[in-house]
Amino acid sequence: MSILAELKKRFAVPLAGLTDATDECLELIRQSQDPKFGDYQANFAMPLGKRLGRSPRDVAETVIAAFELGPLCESAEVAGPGFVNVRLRDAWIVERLHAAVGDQRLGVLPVERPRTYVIDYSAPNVAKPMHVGHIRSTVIGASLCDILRFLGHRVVSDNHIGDWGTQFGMILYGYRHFCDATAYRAAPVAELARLYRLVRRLMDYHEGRAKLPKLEERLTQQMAALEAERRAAGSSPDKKVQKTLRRAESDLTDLRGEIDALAESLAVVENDPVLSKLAVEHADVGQAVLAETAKLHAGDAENRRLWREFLPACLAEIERIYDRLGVAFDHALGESFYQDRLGRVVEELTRRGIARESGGAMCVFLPGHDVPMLIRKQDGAFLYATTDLATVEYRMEHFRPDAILYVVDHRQSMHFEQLFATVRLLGYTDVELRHVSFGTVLGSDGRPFKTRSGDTVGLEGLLDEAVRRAAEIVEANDNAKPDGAELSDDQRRRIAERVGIAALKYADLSQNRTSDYVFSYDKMLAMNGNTATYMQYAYARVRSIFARGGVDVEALRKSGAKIVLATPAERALGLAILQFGEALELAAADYRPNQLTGYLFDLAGRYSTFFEQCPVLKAETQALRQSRLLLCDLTARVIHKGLELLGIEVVEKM
RNA sequence: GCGCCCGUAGCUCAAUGGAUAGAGCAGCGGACUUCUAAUCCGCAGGUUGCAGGUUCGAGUCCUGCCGGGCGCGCCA
Repeated sequence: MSILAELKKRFAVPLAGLTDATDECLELIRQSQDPKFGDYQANFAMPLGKRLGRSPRDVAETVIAAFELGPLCESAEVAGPGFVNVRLRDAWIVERLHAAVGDQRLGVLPVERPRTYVIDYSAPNVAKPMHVGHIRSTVIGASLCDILRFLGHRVVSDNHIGDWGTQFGMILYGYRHFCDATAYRAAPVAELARLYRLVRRLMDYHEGRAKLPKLEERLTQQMAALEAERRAAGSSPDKKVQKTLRRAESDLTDLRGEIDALAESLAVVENDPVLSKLAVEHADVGQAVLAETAKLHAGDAENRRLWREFLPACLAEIERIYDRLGVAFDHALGESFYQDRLGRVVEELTRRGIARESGGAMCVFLPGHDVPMLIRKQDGAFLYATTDLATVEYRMEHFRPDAILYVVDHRQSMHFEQLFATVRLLGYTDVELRHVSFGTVLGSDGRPFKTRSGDTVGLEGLLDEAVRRAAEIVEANDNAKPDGAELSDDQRRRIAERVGIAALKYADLSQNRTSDYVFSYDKMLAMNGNTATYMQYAYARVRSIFARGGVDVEALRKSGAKIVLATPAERALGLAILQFGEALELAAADYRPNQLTGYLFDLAGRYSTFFEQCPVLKAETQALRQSRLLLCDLTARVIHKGLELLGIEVVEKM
């Protein structure tokens, strides 16, 4: 049982005599924010005093009088307006630490009521190279799986791969018209990716050509409108009009920027002799791609054959990246898996009056939404939402989940609102449906992270660059060691791979997932601050004590040596070790891995303080040495496990 | 125009409605005959965008405004 749970149990007794809202009060017990207030604080006396018409301090005193300190608490005192500050007994902390020494789970008990979670994350499109946008979903999703699983829940991870969309129409078209047979035989995925990019480019070009005059027309209109408004406003417009004018000016600037960017990208194609020729020859590429996609969906034998030919190689390519990231899934049921269910979904929604025809399409109209959710297009094709509905039905039937988590970009929040509302209409009322949304990865300019030429950043290139930079740091550090370098080239390479990828993952996980964050190699690989590198370094330093001292860890754990909390640094470290489970519960409660990174950073900080102040191998007595080694070992194990649950590997030396 | 999200130290970010809003970077000042200085200790840095409201208590909840991002019927 966690310290918090233990305290709640004890506080429940005196509270039961005072109020019916015991649970509510117990929720107000938490770790103290400032150590000077003790270890834990209970904040229930203030609301309770209000409710009972008594002074909060009086209520707090009453509770404390009936509160059993037991072996757990050293003291419980009223402070300030009515806070109850609790200090734990050192002996009790020590006892729990001893229990953790012999426990694989480090004292973290599985939850009493396990739930079944389906977690939908990563979801790349095959045949389309993975890019920076996929990292957050993949990393956050994988971590949530591991955390929830470790807490004792049943977790079904499912990669909802995009293997049936327009991108296949694009590579089918590309394959028919532009395929380099030699290149395809040598490296099919690379050639397919090239075809995808080429067709994408041609489509963008023609879409841009069609769009440009419309934008220019809009610009003319807006300029005229602004001019008219200016005249109407006169020489001294009031505040509201000023604001409207400013906004219109800003819109105008944006529009000009959009037009310039578009014109520039069109010029790039037109100035390229090869591309411009292709663009002319393939003027109907957009239509043709949709036709290829439609043929695939309709069961055209040749397109199906090609799809089956392309798919394995594309999946293998994605798998290769997952291997490098250390990510795996229980299922990878892609969009294609649900194809034969889509007609039935639309039929059912129509039959039950949930969907109706509008403008030739089948739509679900929902309260609070101006636009409907489309489940079948005019031309009869199904959409994203249709597949998602079929997927929910399948998951409900096969996994019987208590919760389905979608780890997806926040830009899709409206889609999920509509999807979830529709699922409720279908009668699935007691499953938790949760869009675990996250923000955009930005470049240092505060704009979505792009390469200098404006392309999206490939995921693989991102990993390579992080590893390359990590290698430089590992080399420099090894060379600077007091006793000289100790790592072989091969060791350095392996460490750099782990350090680089860890940095990338941790940078993502340590951020509150809902906000956008600015991507920076320098920051993610920094040795100070809340980074993977710092955590891995802390781990390596602990482990090096054991290496240096020639300590047999297994023997130490079994030795029955006693832990002594001789200094504040040791006590603070010991207490933090026992709070691992509470950090995991916090991370699971709102699906926020940054609660765990924050905890680990705090733990590492306490270890650093301990490391500075408390000699381990040179401790004054043998008993103290053993005690401190045990604390070191526990710290290392918590960091190891914590990072593992974040999908991050440690290194013994760095 | 409508909807969702965001606004916290110079910068990048934390803070389950609780006490004096915390870290890291950058700045300043200390600590290496070292159990890894990739570190540690300290100083300075804030009207939490603005104005109201709810509450015993608001960065957090509500309303309005200002500023920014994203989305808004036949893509996913």
